[in-house]
Amino acid sequence: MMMLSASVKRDFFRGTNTERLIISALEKPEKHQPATATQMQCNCSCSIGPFPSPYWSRTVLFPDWAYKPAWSPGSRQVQLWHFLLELLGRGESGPIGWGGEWGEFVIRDPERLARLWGERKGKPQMNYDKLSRALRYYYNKRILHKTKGKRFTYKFNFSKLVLVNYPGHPPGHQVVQSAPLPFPVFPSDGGVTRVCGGGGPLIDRALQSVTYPLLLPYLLPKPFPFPHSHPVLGHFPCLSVPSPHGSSYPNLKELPAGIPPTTTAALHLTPNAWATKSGKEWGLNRRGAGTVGTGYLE
DNA sequence: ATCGGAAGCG
DNA sequence: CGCTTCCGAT
Repeated sequence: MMMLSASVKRDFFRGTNTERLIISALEKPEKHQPATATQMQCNCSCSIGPFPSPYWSRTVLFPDWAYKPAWSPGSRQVQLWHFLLELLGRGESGPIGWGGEWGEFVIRDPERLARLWGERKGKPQMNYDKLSRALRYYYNKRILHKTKGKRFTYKFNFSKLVLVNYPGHPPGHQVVQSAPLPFPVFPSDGGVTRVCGGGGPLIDRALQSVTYPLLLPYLLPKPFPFPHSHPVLGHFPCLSVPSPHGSSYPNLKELPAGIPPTTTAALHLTPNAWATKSGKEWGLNRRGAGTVGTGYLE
């Protein structure tokens, strides 16, 4: 399936409503194609073993529900945060790259980023001023946060990533902090596979205290030896994400020693340690538990 | 540079 | 709804 078009791949993975995954547009590979296979490879070891295919490593998958529903106008259009993750997943050579902190990214070339975004959306007049306005709208949604003082630097709130309303989730079941998330929580106790499905605080601890490259398995193609018993874990593949120091570790087992100790302080980080505004300020009343839209917890 | 209101679009 | 466009304020 080397030469399959994006749409063919999409069809390939079309399963049930719940299992369907969609490829986030990579139909326009950049010229400066980058990053060695080693760098790009997803070697997520979360119970499913390494992810050997370069194909996967270069492809960002998003679950179907992360896109606009089919019935909406401009159906299934890429959202800005998809696009950002896509670029970030393509190595450090693009207009944006991961920053110093977990989830933080820096826009190295704002106008170029805007140009690419404009191309993707068919908005030739796009510029950084407009794009940044879109980013600012993410603040209230708690998808992004500005890293104050650092120019062109924003931060993803990964602790809120994906899940609410995941198809199969009991409708009306508001998942706030206690819900299991599809990320591996490692390494700490039990080794790398002890994961996928810890508690909220545990997740937050993992996500916010981590200072080494981490693989987010929130996008997985289906055919994996995951026990299907879990409503969520069976559906999420791996996406390589923040590599703060531009380096990548080929295997989780080779993670450097001196992983940040899990301190009590870290453990008790608020679910939104970075979120300093109150719920009201964040506009929390705007949505009910049932909406999805972004794929982020709200 | 960054923010956020306001209006508009699909 | 998720931006896009425009813009005055900081």
